[in-house]
Amino acid sequence: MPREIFQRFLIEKRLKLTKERIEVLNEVFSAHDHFGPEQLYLRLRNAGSKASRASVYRTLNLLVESGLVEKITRTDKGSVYEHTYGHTHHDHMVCSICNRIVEFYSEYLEQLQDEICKKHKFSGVSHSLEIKGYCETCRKQ
Amino acid sequence: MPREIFQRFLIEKRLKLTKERIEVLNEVFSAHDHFGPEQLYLRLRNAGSKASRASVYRTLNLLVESGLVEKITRTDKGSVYEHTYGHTHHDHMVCSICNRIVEFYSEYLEQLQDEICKKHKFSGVSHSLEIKGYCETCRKQ
DNA sequence: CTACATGCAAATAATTTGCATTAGC
DNA sequence: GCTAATGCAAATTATTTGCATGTAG
Repeated sequence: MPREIFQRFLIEKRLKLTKERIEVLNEVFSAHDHFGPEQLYLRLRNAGSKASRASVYRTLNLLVESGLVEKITRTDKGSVYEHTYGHTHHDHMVCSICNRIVEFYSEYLEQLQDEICKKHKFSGVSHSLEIKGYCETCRKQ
Repeated sequence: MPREIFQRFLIEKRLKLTKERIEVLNEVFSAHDHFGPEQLYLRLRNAGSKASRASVYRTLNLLVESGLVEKITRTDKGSVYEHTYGHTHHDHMVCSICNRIVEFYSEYLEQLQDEICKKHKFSGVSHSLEIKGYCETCRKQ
């Protein structure tokens, strides 16, 4: 459970489980899509939360630190996050026009990491592949 | 020659080949490393150019548009660029302990991009794969 | 009670832009 | 000469931070 993981993380760091942090956590895990800080803030407001932008940003940083959330990419319109709990590894394609993100997974890519690492005597832990280009909709324009 | 490619690009767009643009172009192609706008601006000043930050940014955008330069990534300290002319593509492995960067190239990875893009109806332009882990030296400790 | 957290507004920092002046073509 | 480019400073945008007040543990 994300809630428990976050709580343990906070206790470990001697931080407090406040109303705002709970609200942000819940909102982040209430959907499975990519989001930006402003978008998250608006969704919170819509849900009745009074958490400020500052708290949204601060909590987001804590969530990243705790490993529950990942900062996927930075666009010209700000950072994009996604929660990682209960999500298997995947990589991303980002449309350079509309910033749409398409997820994909390739078993072969996992093997490729091993091969490349062996060749360069590197001990690979994780990877992230980002393909930039144009999504179907934008290409047609 | 980058100079000629850029010149053709400018003519095509009915833009002018100014002193500042030439200076920026030369500075960008005088070295083969990654750079940020501010860094480039300082190097220009050091070389005697009086080009302003505004012109550096404006020219950098033109260079990207012309395909001579690529915006590699955005960090919390700003964008990172590298020139692409006469430089083959490569990816990076980063050691999480000593931050050493190992460059590598994989032909299969290029094919993989095509396959994945075809499958998801995405028009891939470029990719960047970053493998995080430990280099040989650090692993032994 | 005692930190730490919050909201707010001001501060940062990277990048863009409006405008008067300068300079390619 | 017409049109676009420059430098400057002000504007913009995303994010962070200082501070007085509120609140979790």
